[in-house]
Amino acid sequence: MALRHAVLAALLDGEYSGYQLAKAFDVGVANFWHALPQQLYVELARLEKDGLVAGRQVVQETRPNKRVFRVTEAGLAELEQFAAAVSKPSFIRDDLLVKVQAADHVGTGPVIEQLDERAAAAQAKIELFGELLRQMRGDVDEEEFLRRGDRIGPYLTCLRGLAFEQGHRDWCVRIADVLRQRDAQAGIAPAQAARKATPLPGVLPGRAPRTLPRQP
Amino acid sequence: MALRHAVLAALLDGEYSGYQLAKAFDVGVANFWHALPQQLYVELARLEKDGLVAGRQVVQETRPNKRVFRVTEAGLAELEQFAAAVSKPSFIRDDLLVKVQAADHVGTGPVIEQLDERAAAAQAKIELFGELLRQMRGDVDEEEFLRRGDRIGPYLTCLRGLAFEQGHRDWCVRIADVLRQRDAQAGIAPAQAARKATPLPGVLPGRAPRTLPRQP
DNA sequence: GCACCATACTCAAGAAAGTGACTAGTCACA
DNA sequence: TGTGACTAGTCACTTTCTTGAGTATGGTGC
Repeated sequence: MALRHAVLAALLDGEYSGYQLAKAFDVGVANFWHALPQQLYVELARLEKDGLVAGRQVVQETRPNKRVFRVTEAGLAELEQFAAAVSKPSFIRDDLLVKVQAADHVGTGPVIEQLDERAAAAQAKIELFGELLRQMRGDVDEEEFLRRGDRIGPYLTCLRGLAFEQGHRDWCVRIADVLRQRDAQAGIAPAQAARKATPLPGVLPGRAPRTLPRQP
Repeated sequence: MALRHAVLAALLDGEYSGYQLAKAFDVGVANFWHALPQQLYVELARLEKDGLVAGRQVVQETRPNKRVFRVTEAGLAELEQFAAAVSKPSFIRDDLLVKVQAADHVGTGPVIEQLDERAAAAQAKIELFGELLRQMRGDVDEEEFLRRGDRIGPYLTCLRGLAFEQGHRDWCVRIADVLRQRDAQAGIAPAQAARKATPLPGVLPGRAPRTLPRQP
């Protein structure tokens, strides 16, 4: 269970409120873990109860008062232990990829539209992450920063986020193009009916036989 | 809820047993959705009950009998509807990235080791996906296959899987190197104590002030 | 003959995540 | 004054996922 560890890791840079954490873990910006606000508040309460974080109230003037949290020594020890344990493998669960998997059998108009939207969202993240990276390293050259910076963890995960979004944008753009071209060809020739053939039986003409991958 | 849709999409190529699906959705090979065997069997039963897939028993001689499933017209309609609906945004939840986020504060030995292992696993997937892509397109050139192939959905998602693993391998290799070099420098100079400083208070010397990203 | 592996599948329970609300205070604007 | 946005947080319930088992058949190797 790594939400607790993700929260601890995010708190390593100082003191943050639940609301600030919620913004950091928002789906639009999170690059190492995503979590919803209610999850975060519940987790903070648990972490505090377990002594892994310490909270204090901050009285504010024009905003509601807030509680901020920092990692304790016990929290640090927990992270140390987590870091030394075996990591779970990562994997993808993505609606849009399911739709692309089914693209030969469904109307591609909405899928293409969603690919375009996803590419645009990825582009926005790319720009955001680029700016965050600049803020983190300041005037320092990246290689120098990675060699000598005091705190590079967030920079490294941001690099992964950036690379992920770049790959994703490129794929979306390419696949939208592929599908658009196929649609254009289908408009020219009545290949559309053949393409929407019932999936029975499995082996379609002209196609290499589908073999499910053997387990590595 | 996309597990049902992921299963429907995977069944579009013919008839498959629960066991075959389980292999396709295994964490080591799945590139659009991951699911565990028990999930898949339960989902197949539900889908069958709902009329979205049809099952039949296959009597085998040297292996246990099995049930295989195919998508029905109602299942196809369900996929059509799903494809036209709004997709949920995708995001990452990765233990190893949490560990990298915390890398400045924990022992990096195990993290580096895990990065190396992840890079090797990614490399294996890259080779596997490369081979799968070759099998799918046969002797046809990729561009030609994408233009004219009868069933390209699995090819397109495999392309995403490949790109993802390539980016991930490259990142792992690079970050392991960065951390190794920092450790080597730390071995020379007693910067290690400073690097393990308590995270209180937030602003560490020489580092640009950390600002959590504003919501886009 | 037993252990292991592959094929083929099932069950129970708990943990984690998601959905869909909700509360309260302050500020800006029409 | 009402509305919307932002800050700051909470609750109840449902759904999904994970954990940790388990069953059965047949083949192979020691």
